[in-house]
Amino acid sequence: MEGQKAMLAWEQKTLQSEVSLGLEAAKKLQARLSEASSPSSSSSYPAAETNEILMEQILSSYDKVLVMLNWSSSPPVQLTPATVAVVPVVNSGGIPESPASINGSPRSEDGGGSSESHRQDHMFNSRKRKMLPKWTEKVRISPERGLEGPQDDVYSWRKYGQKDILGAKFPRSYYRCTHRSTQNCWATKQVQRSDSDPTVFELTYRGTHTCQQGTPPPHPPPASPEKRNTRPKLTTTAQKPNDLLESLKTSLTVRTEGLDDADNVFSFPNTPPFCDFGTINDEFSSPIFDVVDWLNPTVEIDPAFPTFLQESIYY
DNA sequence: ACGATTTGACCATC
DNA sequence: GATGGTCAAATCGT
Repeated sequence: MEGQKAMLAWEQKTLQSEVSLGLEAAKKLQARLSEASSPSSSSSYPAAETNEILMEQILSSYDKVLVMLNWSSSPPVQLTPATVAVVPVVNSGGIPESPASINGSPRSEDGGGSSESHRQDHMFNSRKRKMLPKWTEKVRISPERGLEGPQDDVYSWRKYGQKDILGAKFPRSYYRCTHRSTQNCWATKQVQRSDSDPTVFELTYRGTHTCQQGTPPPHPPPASPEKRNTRPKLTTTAQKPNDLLESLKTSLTVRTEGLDDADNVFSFPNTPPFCDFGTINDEFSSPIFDVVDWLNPTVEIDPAFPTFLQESIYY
């Protein structure tokens, strides 16, 4: 099977990149901590938060590696408890299933087929879906520094539902891989804005991508535009920072209605928070993490604005 | 015209 | 029966 080979290569690549990401973050954190302990250096650090973010990055990377290992080998490895921001959760079944085998009977976007087989198919798939690896990440949107947290989501997602969740102030949005029908990719994701901290979004991933949509190397070499991001809508957003800022400045207008709830109020700065575009350039080309529009309190949200953030703003 | 999003309805699970 | 997850028709945006 060619697909399986591809998947193995993909897995290996992902593992490598996750491990090196984690390692990198760990080194940075180590440097920070050692510097911080010396009294002379006062505050060359942005904030304590940054350590937190680095920590999240480390944990996220290693946890994902563990999940992947779990998932391609048996018996499953016992994961560390979820006491941290990035919480990998192995589904209760804990049955590893190789990505290649996840692809069951294709059900191309349910074009309406006969209900009998349709139902059975549905049940089959939902049962199968439960077996998929699952983990959560937290991402904070900070006016000062943009998006913080594990930022490795470069996949394109398509929203397929939204639901009010009991006890939660904000609705949960459901996304699945855009390439579900074309590449039989069953990765899904849930986005839930945190009650306690509206600037934090909980991303729950289920299943990993089996599609070939520009598997994200940690530091991707410049690729052809359409290869870099499979989502046409967004390639237009991923332009040079200055151009981007300019276009945003001119095109964004006020939109504050509906933000009456105190919890919904973001303290946007008057100046663009994205000072370091160089670091986010490629990694933020995802529909979800492309928060380059998070620039101004008066944003008339661009269509390319990450969908889950777009919606959440209005709540 | 086509792909993405919205949203009410449906289904499974607890 | 309540809740979370998904479907799919309608709608929207390009």
